Amino acid sequence: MVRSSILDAVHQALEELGVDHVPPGVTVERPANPDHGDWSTNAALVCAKQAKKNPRQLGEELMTALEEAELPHVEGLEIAGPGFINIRLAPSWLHETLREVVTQGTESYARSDIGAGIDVNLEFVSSNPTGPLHAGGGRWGAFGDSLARILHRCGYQPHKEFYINDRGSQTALFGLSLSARKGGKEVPEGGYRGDYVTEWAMEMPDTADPTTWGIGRALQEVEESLAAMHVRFDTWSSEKALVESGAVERTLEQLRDSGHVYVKDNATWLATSELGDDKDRVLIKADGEYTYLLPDIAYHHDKYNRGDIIIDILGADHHGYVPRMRAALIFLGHEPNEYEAIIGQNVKLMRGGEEVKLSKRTGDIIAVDELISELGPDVTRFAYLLQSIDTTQTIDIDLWKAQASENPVFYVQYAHARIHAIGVEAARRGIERHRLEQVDLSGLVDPNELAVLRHLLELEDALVSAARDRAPHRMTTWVRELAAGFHSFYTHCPVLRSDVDPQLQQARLWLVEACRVGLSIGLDLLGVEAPERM
RNA sequence: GCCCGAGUAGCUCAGGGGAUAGAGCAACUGCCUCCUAAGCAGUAGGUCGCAGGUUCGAUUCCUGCCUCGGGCGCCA
Repeated sequence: MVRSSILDAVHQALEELGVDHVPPGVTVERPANPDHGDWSTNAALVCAKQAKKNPRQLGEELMTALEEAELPHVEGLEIAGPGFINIRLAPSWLHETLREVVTQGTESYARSDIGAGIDVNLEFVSSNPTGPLHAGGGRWGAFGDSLARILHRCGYQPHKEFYINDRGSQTALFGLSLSARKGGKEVPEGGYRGDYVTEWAMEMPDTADPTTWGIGRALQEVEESLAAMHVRFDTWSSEKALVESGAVERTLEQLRDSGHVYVKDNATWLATSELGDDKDRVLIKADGEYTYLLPDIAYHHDKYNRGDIIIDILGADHHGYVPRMRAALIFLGHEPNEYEAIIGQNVKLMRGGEEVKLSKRTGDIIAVDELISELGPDVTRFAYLLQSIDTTQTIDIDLWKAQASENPVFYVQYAHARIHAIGVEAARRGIERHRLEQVDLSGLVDPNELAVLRHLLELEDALVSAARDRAPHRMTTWVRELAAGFHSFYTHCPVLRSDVDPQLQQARLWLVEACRVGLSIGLDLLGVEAPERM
């Protein structure tokens, strides 16, 4: 609000100075360095050429014009560096922020409508139902679920889906591995040899069909693991059901009608190389079986009925899959821009100073469950969301366990617990928070107090950037910074101490409440608990 | 060879067309007679992989190269 009013004033001033078409590069931003004021504009730099003046000179004139505009809260203007205009505001503008935060509260503060009316279909994890979810898959769970929360707060309607590959050669091999173990035999060549296969084989009833039973067993495991991390799906879509419904055959017909399907070497191919893929892809193998691709195309085809934007979150090992899917969707007449693939880099786990290899086939698995039971769900989830999805992540289990008392999750949660403790102590001392309208906030001028308010003001920007860039870790960063601000405030600005002026005490109580709102929103978007005591 | 991603402090990583590049961990110094020290304050630590280009301005964008990770199946 403040920003847009400043930007408007800048535009107006520029026009008065003869800049007819203000370039879009003119921005009003929060400078990284607090010495550079509360807001800063690059207008003089960007428009210097068009105005045929040097940036400093244009800056001077712009500054004069802005001074005459007498914007609310503006306390001082200065020109600095190559020609930035730095704008310093009176604390009163931040006091308005505080009122806004606590009035709107956890439900309403920092919501955006950039996604209003847009349905987003989000598919993630979709691990093969042939074993427990390994620690790598947990990353997509945490990421996808948090992204859904972020999108939701921005007005989008996210729909979370898990695609179950419950047919095909891998599941068959898994079934054979289960029966082999049940009979005390070695698993077949290329089969699944993890310890869990033997354990599950012992649970399996004699009458059960090993493949069907195994898939159900694995899915149950995966669902529980994800739920432990507060990750839940709206829809579990079965590949098998899709085939049985005839949807796959119908999709194949449509592809044929599109004229990009041909038969070669007894297999049925899709000419994806026409649209940038490295080579054409097989839809139906020479033995008559579908490849993974064909039902998956049918699945994506179907998903267009359920979303305006279709997002897949894939591991880096599947990135080559994207061009062929995109080609197929174009052949089916879909708008390719509505299909988006987010490629996540791998997770490496370290234990005892060595990397732990992750592979279901060899049996070297660190399941998400194991991570959760060792680190706890909050630490696990926060660790996953600490870094950009583009970064190959290394989680050192020993480190996160050993440093449990000093890790960033607790740092943030501790801030929330301290806030609650203030409330409890206030009640014990009989101190009540007065109604907001009756409280004078003008005493909030300490740099620590103002820093916290500035950060709260930036929540919406952080949220929108997290949504636009599909980058939940921006929220992790934001919430850590807010916690840092709160901890500084906490040590430097006592709230309940007897020597604090009652007016100031009231104002600080509301500031604390504003922090609580900010932390609750941030942690909720990450899917991490906000504990009341630690 | 081709296609993705990454190269920023000793380590793990944020950041990103702007003004003196940040955080946590590790190291070193201080701070608990009133709200939880799982905290705070400070010191030290950097040719933002290399070379060109675009720009008033590049660590950020573009190109090339180097290094590392991943992929290049009638597996999924």
